[in-house]
Amino acid sequence: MKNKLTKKQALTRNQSLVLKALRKAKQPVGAYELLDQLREHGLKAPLQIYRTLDQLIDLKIVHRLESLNAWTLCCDAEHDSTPVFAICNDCGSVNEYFDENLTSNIAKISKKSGFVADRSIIEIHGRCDQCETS
Amino acid sequence: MKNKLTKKQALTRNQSLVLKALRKAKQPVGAYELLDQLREHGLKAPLQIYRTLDQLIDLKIVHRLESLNAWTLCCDAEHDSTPVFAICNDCGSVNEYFDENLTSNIAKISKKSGFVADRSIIEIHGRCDQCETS
DNA sequence: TAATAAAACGTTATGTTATAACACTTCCCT
DNA sequence: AGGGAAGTGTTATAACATAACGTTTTATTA
Repeated sequence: MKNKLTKKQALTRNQSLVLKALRKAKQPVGAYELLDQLREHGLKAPLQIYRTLDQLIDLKIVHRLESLNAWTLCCDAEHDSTPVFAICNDCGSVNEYFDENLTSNIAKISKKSGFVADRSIIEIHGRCDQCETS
Repeated sequence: MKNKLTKKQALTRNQSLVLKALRKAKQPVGAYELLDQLREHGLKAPLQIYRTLDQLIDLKIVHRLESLNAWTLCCDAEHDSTPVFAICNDCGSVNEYFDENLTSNIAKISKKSGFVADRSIIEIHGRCDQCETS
C-alpha cells in the first residue's frame, strides 16, 4: 500500500476541495454542508460529495462519524488500529484516540465468539475537558 | 428507577406493537420497515414509530444501531455498562456483549483527557462464527 | 370523584441524508 | 495509439428523520 504522502500528492481536484473544507472546520461536517461550501467551486450535486468522501476514507485521510452523519479529518498518525472518537455534546469538537488495550479487548471479544472483525466503530459522547471546566 | 418487569407491564399499545415486531425479527429493523409491518395495526406515520422507539430506548428495552440506522431488542441482562454490538456483514445478525475491561478502558481514555463520557457507541462489523465457518 | 398536569397519540407537512443509473472524461499503462 | 480503470457530472429518486399543532389518555391528588 502506498504511504500517505504519495497518496496526498495524488489527490484529485474534488478530493482537494473537500479536504480543504474539512481542514477549515473545527468540527465534523455533514455532506450537504460541504456541498454548500463547495458550490462556489462548481460542485452541484450531493453525489459528488459522497463519492469524494468515500475516496478519502479509502485513502485513510478522513473518517465518517456514524453517530453524527458527518465526516472529519483523520489525525495524522499512521494507524491500523481502531480509532476512538470523543465527541463533545456542547462544543461539537471531536478528538481521535488510539488505545492498544481497547483494540485488543475488541479482538478478544471477537475471538471468544468466533466473530471475525472487519471494522470497529467507537464513538463516545460526553463533554470535553474545556466545556466541563468552564 | 423502576425495574424492567414493572416497565414491561406498563407498555402502551404502540410500544407493545413495536416490541413484538422487533421480537419477531432476527435482525435489526429500520423504522420504515417497522411502519410497513404495523400498518395493518393502524400505524400510519413515521413519527409514530420514531416516538415509540425513543420511548423503548428510554425504558432500556431497545437499542439503536447507529451504523445501521436500525433498532434491535436489548439483551435481557440488566446492564448499566456499555454494550458492544457484533454485526455480521453476511447474515445481518447482531449480538450484544458486555465487557468490563472494555468499559474501564473507555473510562480511562476519558479520564486521561478530562473528557466526561455520557454515552458510548461500540459497533463491530465483521462475520459471525456461523457465516465464517460455512 | 372532579380538576388538572403529564404523557402519549394522530396527522400533515417538510427537512435531511444518501444512492441509482447512465453517459462522458481523464489518467495511466503497455 | 489503444484499452482499462478511476474519476466526473447530472437527473431523478430513495431512505431516514423531525417540526408543529391539536386531541386523547393516563395518573395524581385535592
